[in-house]
Parts: sequence; C-alpha cells; structure tokens
Amino acid sequence: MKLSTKGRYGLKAMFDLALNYGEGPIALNNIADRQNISVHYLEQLIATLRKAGLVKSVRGAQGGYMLADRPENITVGDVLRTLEGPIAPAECVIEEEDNECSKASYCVTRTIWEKIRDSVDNVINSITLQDMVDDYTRLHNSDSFMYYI
Amino acid sequence: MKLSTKGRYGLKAMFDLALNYGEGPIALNNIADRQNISVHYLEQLIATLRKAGLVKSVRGAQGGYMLADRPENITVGDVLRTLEGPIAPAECVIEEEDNECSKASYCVTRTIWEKIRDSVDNVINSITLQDMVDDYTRLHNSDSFMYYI
DNA sequence: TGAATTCCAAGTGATTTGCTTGGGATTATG
DNA sequence: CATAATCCCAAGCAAATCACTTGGAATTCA
Repeated sequence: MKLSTKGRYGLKAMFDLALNYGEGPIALNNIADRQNISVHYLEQLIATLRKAGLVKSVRGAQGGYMLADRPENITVGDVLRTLEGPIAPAECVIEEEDNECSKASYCVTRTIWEKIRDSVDNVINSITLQDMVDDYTRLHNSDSFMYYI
Repeated sequence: MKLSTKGRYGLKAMFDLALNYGEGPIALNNIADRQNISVHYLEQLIATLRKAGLVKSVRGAQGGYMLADRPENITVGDVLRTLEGPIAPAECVIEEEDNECSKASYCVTRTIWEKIRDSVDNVINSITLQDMVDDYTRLHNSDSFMYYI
C-alpha cells in the first residue's frame, strides 16, 4: 500500500510549481535541487504530468515548467492518479476499467476494497495545491508560529 | 497503492475461517478451493497469520486452522497489517518506526501522507470479521434480498 | 554561435511479487 | 501399527516493477 517515488516526487514537484505560480517558467534543475530529486528522473515524471495537461513547458534557454491551471484547480488526486495510475487497493475496484469479477455483486471482501478506495479518494480529491501552499505559508510565515515552539 | 495478493488472499481466508467459526479446524485445501487460491501459497500466508497469533492450527489428519479469537475481536486492519506490513503511503509516516526525516516538522507533503494513512486506518480498524460475516449473511440469506433484484 | 534548457528512448541493477518444488513432522482412523 | 491426511518449513525462480542512469537530439534565449 505504498506510493512509489513517482507519486511522491511528483507531488513535491507540483507543490514547488504551485509555490512559484505566476512567476514564469521554472527550470527543472531548480525544482530537483530544492526537492532533492535526480533531474533526469524528475524529467520523466514531469513529462507524464505535461502529457496529462497538468503542467505547461517552455523550451530553450530560460525555459522551464509552470502549472497549466491555478493551484486551487489542481487536486492532489489529479497528480497522484496521473503518476500512479488509478488509486485502488485491488483490480476489481478500479472504477474506469471493467475488471469486475463474476462474483462482484456478492463479494464481501470487495466491499472492503471499495471502502478503502473511497476513503483515499475522499482525501486526495479534497486537497488542492493551493491548500498545500496555504499550509506551507502558515507553518513558515505566521506570527503564531512562535507560540508552538 | 495496491495491496498485494498477500493481503487480499489473506483476508479472504480469514473471512472463510470466520464463516466457519466454532466448527472445529478447517483444512487449508478447503479454504483454498473455496477462495480459489494455491494451497502452497496460502500456506505461507496463514503461517504468517499464525505466528502473529490471529489463527490457531491443529496438526495431523482432520487438522486445520481456526480463528484464535472471536470474529468480532479481529479487524481487517489486524489481518492486513500482519500480511502487508504497516499500511502507510510513504516511509516517513509509518508510525511504529522512526523514519521521520529532518524536515518532518514543516513538510507539507508529509501531512498529505498522514491524512491518507489515517483515513485508511480508520476504515480497516473499524471493520471486524464479524461485520463481514454479517454483510455476507445479509446478502445471501436475508428475506429482503429479493426486493433488490 | 553557444549555452541553457526541454524532449526522447533505451538500458540496468536491485527488489518485490506470486508463486512452485520438494520434502519433513504430526496425528486421527482403520 | 500402517497409512492417509494434514500442517510445517526452506529454498528456488521467472516475471514484473522500481528507481533510476546514460546518451543524445531539438529548441530557444542572449
């Protein structure tokens, strides 16, 4: 039940782009440095995100990447599903596909997988990149921060 | 984010044992036949469950396995954690272990993994094998079943 | 023109998955 | 007491997946 580095690195990168939203294209090696990820590996991940329409690229010198939409319009679920494929604990509860086995209608374990899938979906679909940015600024810049030390 | 066959087969087997709770030892090949799993593979899974104290075994002819406790005292989480290891989407939010990275206190993606972990935990810790048995008998034996066809 | 960048394809070692194979130990039953 | 039925254990293994690396082509700014 672990996410691979694809999903984990990819979300870090998207969060980085969200932090820098509106500031023109961000070069991949900047993101890779900040987030401690191999540039060439991140390249592959962001290519997937680009093909999915979540980021835009600008080629050539001074080029880079930027979010294709405002951070409040991109959810964690969008990012994770793009990089990890459908988020489901078992084949038989992948929604898009038609993997239902013949016993689906009365399979008791299947209802467990559905509940797990739905609860994860609920979390990742309800958090946007903007929410993450807000969390970040709250943790780093807020005056109330000192009270918690 | 998929479960492996360990968790999926294992839960099916435990559900099977719960259905037959109180009827003496159940031979593994019966379970394997009913649930469509290789006997030798299931043997390995149930060995793990036995070492974890979730099932008891009776050796020799007419032997088999039975739940070590009543179905209402065993949760889906007990079974899945035993077979799959800690259920967490990333290393840094595995509770038992001390995998926190140095940035844990202000890492924003980490809070995402925590929320996913907690929501899955919430589902699997709240469902017992008895709940599954109840679901099963409701689907198969209840008079109201006909109304839903 | 040259440096900075994105884009693309292929290769690779390590690990995990999902079993299979082959046997030994124990015990109920005839 | 022999035998069949069962649990117990260890090792092997092919295929897939993971987490990258390597090497280079295409594009564009300065």
